[in-house]
Amino acid sequence: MRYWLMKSEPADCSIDDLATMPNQTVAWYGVRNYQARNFMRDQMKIGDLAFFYHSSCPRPGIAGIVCIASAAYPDDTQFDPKSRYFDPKSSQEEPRWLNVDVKLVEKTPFVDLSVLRDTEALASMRILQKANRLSITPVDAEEWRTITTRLMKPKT
DNA sequence: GCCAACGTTGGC
DNA sequence: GCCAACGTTGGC
Repeated sequence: MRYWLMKSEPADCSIDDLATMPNQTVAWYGVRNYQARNFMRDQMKIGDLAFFYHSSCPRPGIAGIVCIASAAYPDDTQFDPKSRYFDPKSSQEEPRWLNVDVKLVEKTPFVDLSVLRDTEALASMRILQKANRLSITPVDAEEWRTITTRLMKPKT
């Protein structure tokens, strides 16, 4: 099994929004980048774990943990002319964009981006590299362990 | 709102 | 297949 980091804009879907969804599950729609799509299509497996990351917001950082709850399937929003994610070049016959379902595992103590940056063991994390724009990135097991065991400890 | 970095598009 | 122009991302 693999680990991931998935970005969401909290104005769109925050960790608290996810918690109120039926079955605490949501389709990770709106990915319009081939590399991120291919991660979902080729490498994600049901049961993989991912950090739920808040981006493009006043306080960027990791807000919780989700698990991958489905295989990749066509993203409905690409067919909807009213959606901001509509893609006129896609078709039902040959869908261009996919999504997976993710399910909340837990809301964790918030780990600020600045804290991630200050953690030497995470220096090579994708999310911390300059101009990282991928909305889905792999996280290696060592990085996962550093974050969950060292940075998510509730303050005492 | 700025701007750097990167992906995509389309003319040639 | 090159590459300039353009759009988008996302932290600050």
